[in-house]
Amino acid sequence: MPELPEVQTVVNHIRPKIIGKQLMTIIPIWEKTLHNFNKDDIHGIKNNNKIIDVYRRAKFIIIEFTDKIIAIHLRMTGKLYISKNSTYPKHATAVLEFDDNESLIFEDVRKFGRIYLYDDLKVINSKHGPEPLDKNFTVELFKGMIKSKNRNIKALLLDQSFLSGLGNIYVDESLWESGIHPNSISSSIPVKKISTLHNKIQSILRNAILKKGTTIIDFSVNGESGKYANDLSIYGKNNKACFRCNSIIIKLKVAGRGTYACTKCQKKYDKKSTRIKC
DNA sequence: AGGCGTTCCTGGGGGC
DNA sequence: TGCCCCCAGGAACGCC
Repeated sequence: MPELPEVQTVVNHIRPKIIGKQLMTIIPIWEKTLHNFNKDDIHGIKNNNKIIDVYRRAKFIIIEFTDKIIAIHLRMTGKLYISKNSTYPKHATAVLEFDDNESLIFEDVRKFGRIYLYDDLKVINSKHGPEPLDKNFTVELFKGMIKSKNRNIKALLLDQSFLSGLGNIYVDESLWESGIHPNSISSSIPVKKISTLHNKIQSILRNAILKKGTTIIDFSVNGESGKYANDLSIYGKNNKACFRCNSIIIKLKVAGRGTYACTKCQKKYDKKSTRIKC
């Protein structure tokens, strides 16, 4: 499931290949893929159809034109890659065709992935929290964010309106590295632990980007595999020994997700703070 | 406010 | 071998 490092890897891969190209058409093979527009609406791009930049915001791949952006979300099983073939693979859900007979293929087995057309980033920014690797995402900011909520920490870290980019794998890894049980309540986590969590989220994401992401089930870039799978400490390791304390890792369900944890060395901070009513 | 269930989808795994 | 059932999960949405 593509999270921040996987999306960044896709961006790094396609960016140099499509900057400067002109978008001619979008072919919606699976109609619902174009979420807030239809293929005729890209006439709005027509006069300024040259791609000027490609970058990531949250888990979106942003393709920027002079006065429009196309935002692509891979969701669970989406893949995005350049192709020179005129035939499309079995699970292609949409195709962006360029002026030079090359295409950007959006392939998505489970069809959850979506493409959006916006004037700018405003809509996406309004629904998303800070970027965890941004210099403005400071320890002090994070402490305030965590302490201001009385929520299950895993649910909170998965919430894109709270913090952008994390998904099931990197949340479990970050909590394990920090020694925090996924069923902890955010407001009761000690500030020192929040500081550790901030540090671990950043180091895990940076390392995962260097390794080109994690290969689990569906993610790959043109057959090239991510190497972070070799660095996973907790995700998918149920019934195995914890690398840190050697006790057995369990699988549980938290926030509706399959969750891996070591109950011995991940401490549960679960006292809800009493709120003062005014 | 926050938690929970439901929906969208299909391939793959378990059971027999 | 084959068939049926169920499950995985990011995000949006409605309900309590």
